[in-house]
Amino acid sequence: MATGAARPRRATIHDVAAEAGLSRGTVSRVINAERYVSDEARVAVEAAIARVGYVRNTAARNLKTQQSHAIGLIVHEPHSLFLEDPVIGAILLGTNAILSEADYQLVSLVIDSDRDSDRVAEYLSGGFVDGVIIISARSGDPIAHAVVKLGIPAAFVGHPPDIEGIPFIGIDNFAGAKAITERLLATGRRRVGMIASALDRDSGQDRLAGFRAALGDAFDPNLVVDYPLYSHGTGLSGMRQLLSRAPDIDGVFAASDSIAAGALDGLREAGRRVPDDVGIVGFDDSAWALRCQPTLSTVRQPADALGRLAAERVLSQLRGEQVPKFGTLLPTSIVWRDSA
Amino acid sequence: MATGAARPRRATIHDVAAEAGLSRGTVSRVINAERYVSDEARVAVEAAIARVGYVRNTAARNLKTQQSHAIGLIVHEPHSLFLEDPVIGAILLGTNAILSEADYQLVSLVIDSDRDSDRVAEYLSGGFVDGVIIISARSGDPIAHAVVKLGIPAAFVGHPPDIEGIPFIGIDNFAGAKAITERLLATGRRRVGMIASALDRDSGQDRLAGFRAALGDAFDPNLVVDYPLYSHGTGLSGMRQLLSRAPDIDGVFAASDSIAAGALDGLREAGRRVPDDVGIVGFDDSAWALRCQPTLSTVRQPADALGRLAAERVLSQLRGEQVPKFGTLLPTSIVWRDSA
DNA sequence: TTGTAGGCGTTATCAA
DNA sequence: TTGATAACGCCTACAA
Repeated sequence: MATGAARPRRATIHDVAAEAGLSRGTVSRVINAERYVSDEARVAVEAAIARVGYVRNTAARNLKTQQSHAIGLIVHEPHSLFLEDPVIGAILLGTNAILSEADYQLVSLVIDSDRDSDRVAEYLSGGFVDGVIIISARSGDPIAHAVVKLGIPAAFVGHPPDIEGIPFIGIDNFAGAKAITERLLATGRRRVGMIASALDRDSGQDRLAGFRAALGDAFDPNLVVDYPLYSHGTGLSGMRQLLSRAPDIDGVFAASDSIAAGALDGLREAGRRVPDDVGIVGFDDSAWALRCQPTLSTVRQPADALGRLAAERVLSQLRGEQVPKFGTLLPTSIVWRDSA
Repeated sequence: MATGAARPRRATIHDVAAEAGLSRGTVSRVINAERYVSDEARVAVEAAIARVGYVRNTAARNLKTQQSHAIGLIVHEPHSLFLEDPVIGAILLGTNAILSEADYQLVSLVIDSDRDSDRVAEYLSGGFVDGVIIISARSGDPIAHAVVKLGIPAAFVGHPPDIEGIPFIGIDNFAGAKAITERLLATGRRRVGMIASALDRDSGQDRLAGFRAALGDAFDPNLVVDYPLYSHGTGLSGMRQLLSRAPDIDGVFAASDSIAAGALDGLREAGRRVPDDVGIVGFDDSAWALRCQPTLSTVRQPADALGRLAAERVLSQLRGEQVPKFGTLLPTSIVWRDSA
């Protein structure tokens, strides 16, 4: 046993076979729900399993089948994302739900440094996992490339910038941005601006495009500012800039909740009331949304579904099925709170 | 291999032995850093390993040694904690660091429902993990009791309310609360109150005791309010109550950052400036701390160390060493920002 | 110090 | 439909 404290020996197929008065082969067939087992035998085996308290030995099975029955979930940037973003947690939960149904173990691999990155790459090539789900891969990601090279069944959550041939699951940033902007306009706002961000990424571009589509002819490029980072600081600076350009602004779409939180502070320092003077909406429905004062109206990502679908994509590949080598975009929903 | 896409067969000890011109036994001894291996043999084996790209087959090793070389990290309440509390993430990182050094795989087991709880209990009894780290166990926790019953090497992070015989690693809530209150007093505050919480738990009691100790004779029970939950709502209500009891209050120790955030909003609605009129400090150094306006002065938990130590406790037990059956309290530190 | 060989618990192939 | 029997890759006495 694993430790000095003597735990009782676990029952094996051998014990079950003896108990049921059948062969190990038959027991194995029952356990794996194979065909060619008589009902009689099945019942006897199931009873025996219950009596001796049999639990399958994973190591032996893995050794024999040459599979690990484990799927790796690779998460980057723990400090900024894993630790704070509820979206990641929800993805993890969704993934876990699907995988455990299918009798697969989820192994979370956190990448926190270059050393981790190397170690994980080695881990993957060691056959410790049968498949991989990668969250928030970035351009030039070494792990993503290692996965492609090794040919491990994989799926991305979020659109990887420069990888081909691996399915990904993302959200419809365009539709989400368009929908919430329309909702904001429906509250009667006349001068609506946007604090855009990360225009070098799909998510940033698509959110801006959605905003523009919602405004149609009323779109005014002068009311759009953009910054590289989805951050509180971006929101603060962006709001100041917007206010100086258009003091009569009465609505703002922030490209993320963190930006919206910053914008809220910008509005506060300018003495504007939210939502009375200015309505503001965000994107992500992240931890910020509920902590802001007032709470944020925003776009919710179906994070749980993102995780579930990614897991299903990997499992499909494991079954040898064809999976779309392109992406799947999931719809978002609007959460309307107090900020607009 | 795991999938249809044919990946090359992995090299085994057999291949390495052939390549090095030695026996499998010797190769195994080199791999496991055992004694009685000549330098000559070691060098030859290491070269052969590199040449054939050998990676140890975990399943075979686990089968032979009857160990899983995996440690479970059990986290409860994902929605309220795992997903939002950076402390949990840091604990995870610390645990992972120690475990991977010792060649153990960390398996995160998230408990999200009663069904999960049963499944995890079964998982544990299945020998899938050699040891367990349990975060934030609560009174009557079924998993905690299952662990005790199974006799699996384990460690708690945080003080479990009603479990004996398992080491735990916690923080010194008393000292942390005392220190930050003293710091608050040192800024010249004269009327300092506290919004206490969770007085049915050690953490809540100890934080209140620390506050009281710091004030000494100046302690005024009238300036302490308490609520059951560590939450934003608690902070808002608590601050209102404190303001009505003592309009001249100029300092507040909130029992958690979330409470401090609520108190900040309470102060804002009353037109008090922070830190000019009232200084406020929190506890945890959680995600709230940096998102508040102004940012929070608070008590930081050594979350990383918490995780590392818990991992070490479990590894010690695995080695058959005696570990303290009682708790270890780690010191906290103060992070001074803008709210006081 | 090195080599040999048995067996860990499964699954899968082949006969029966 | 069932039973016997090889592996899977590794560790570890024990023998040399």
